[in-house]
Amino acid sequence: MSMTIGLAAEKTGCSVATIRYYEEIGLLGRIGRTANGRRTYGWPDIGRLRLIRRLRDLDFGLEAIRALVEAMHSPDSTACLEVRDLALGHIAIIRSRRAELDALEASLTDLAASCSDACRNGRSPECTIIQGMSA
Amino acid sequence: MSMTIGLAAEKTGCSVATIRYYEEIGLLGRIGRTANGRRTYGWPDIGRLRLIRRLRDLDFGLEAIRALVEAMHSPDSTACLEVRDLALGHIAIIRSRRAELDALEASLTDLAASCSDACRNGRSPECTIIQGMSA
DNA sequence: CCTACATCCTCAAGGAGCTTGAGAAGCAAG
DNA sequence: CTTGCTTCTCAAGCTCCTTGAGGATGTAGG
Repeated sequence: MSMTIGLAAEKTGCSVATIRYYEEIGLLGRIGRTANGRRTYGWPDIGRLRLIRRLRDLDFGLEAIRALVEAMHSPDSTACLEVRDLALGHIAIIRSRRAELDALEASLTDLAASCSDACRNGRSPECTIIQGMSA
Repeated sequence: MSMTIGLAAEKTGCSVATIRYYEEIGLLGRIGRTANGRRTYGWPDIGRLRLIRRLRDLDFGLEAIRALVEAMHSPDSTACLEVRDLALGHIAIIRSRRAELDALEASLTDLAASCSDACRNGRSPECTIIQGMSA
C-alpha cells in the first residue's frame, strides 16, 4: 500500500528528484515518513502526482497547478469547472504561441533564402546578416 | 558618435540591464568607458547589439549567437553561410515545436470538452480530472 | 555474517536568459 | 542647492527542475 519514492517515481513518470521538489514547494501536502525518515507514498499521493504530471505535460505552470490542487481539496470546490476554464484560457495562449512560431519560421526562411542569394560565394556585403552588423 | 548605455538601449531595443548582461557574458567584446567609468557605445556596438537582438527574436540561443558573432570576426569566415545553415536547422526545431503545440491544443480541447460534459453541475465523479486524482 | 550495490536522505549549486533591487555616485536643469 | 534621472557594481530572484557531494540505510548474494 505504501511505496518508496523510487516506486512512486516509476508509477507517476516523475523523477525522484522532481517528487522531492514538488513536496518542497508544497504541491503535495504532507508526505508520510517511516521510522528512519524515508518518505512513503500512498495511492492518493500517486494520484496527485499523476495529475500534476498530466497538467505539466499540458504546459500548465506550477502556480496554476497549485491553485487547482488546492481548489480540489476545498469542500465547496468546483475545481473541475475551474480546470475547464483554465484549459480554455490555455488554448488561447497556445494559439498565439503558434502564430509566433509561424512568423518565426517565415523570417528564418527569408533569412536563409537571402543568405543563399547574396552569399553564394562566401561573405557578401549584400548579406542581410552582415548588414545587421554594421547598420 | 559615442552613446550612453541608455541611448544604446533605445537604439537597439535591448534593455539597459540586458546590454550589461551581454557584455558580462562576453557577447560584445570590449566596450569603451569614459573617465568616470561609464560605458560608451559606438555604431559598431549598436550594430552588434541589433544583430544579437534580431537573432534572439528568431529564438537562437546565446551560445549559437556567440559562435556566429565570433565567426563573423574571424577573417576567413563564411559566417553568412553558417547563419543560413543555422537558420535552416532552426526551422526544423520550430516545426517540431509547432507539432507539439498542436497536440497540446488537441489535448486541452478534449479536456475542456470532457469537463463540460461531465461536470455540468459542479463536481462529478466522472470528470477526467477528478479521476486523475484518485486513480 | 559480511560484503556489494542500490536506494534513500539532506543540503547546495547549476542552467537559460535575463530582471529586479540595494546602495552609492554623477550630471543636468531649475 | 536641490531634485531627479541615469549610471555604476554587486547580488539575488525568477521557472522548473537536474546534478552532485557526502553519508546512512536496505537488500541480495555468497
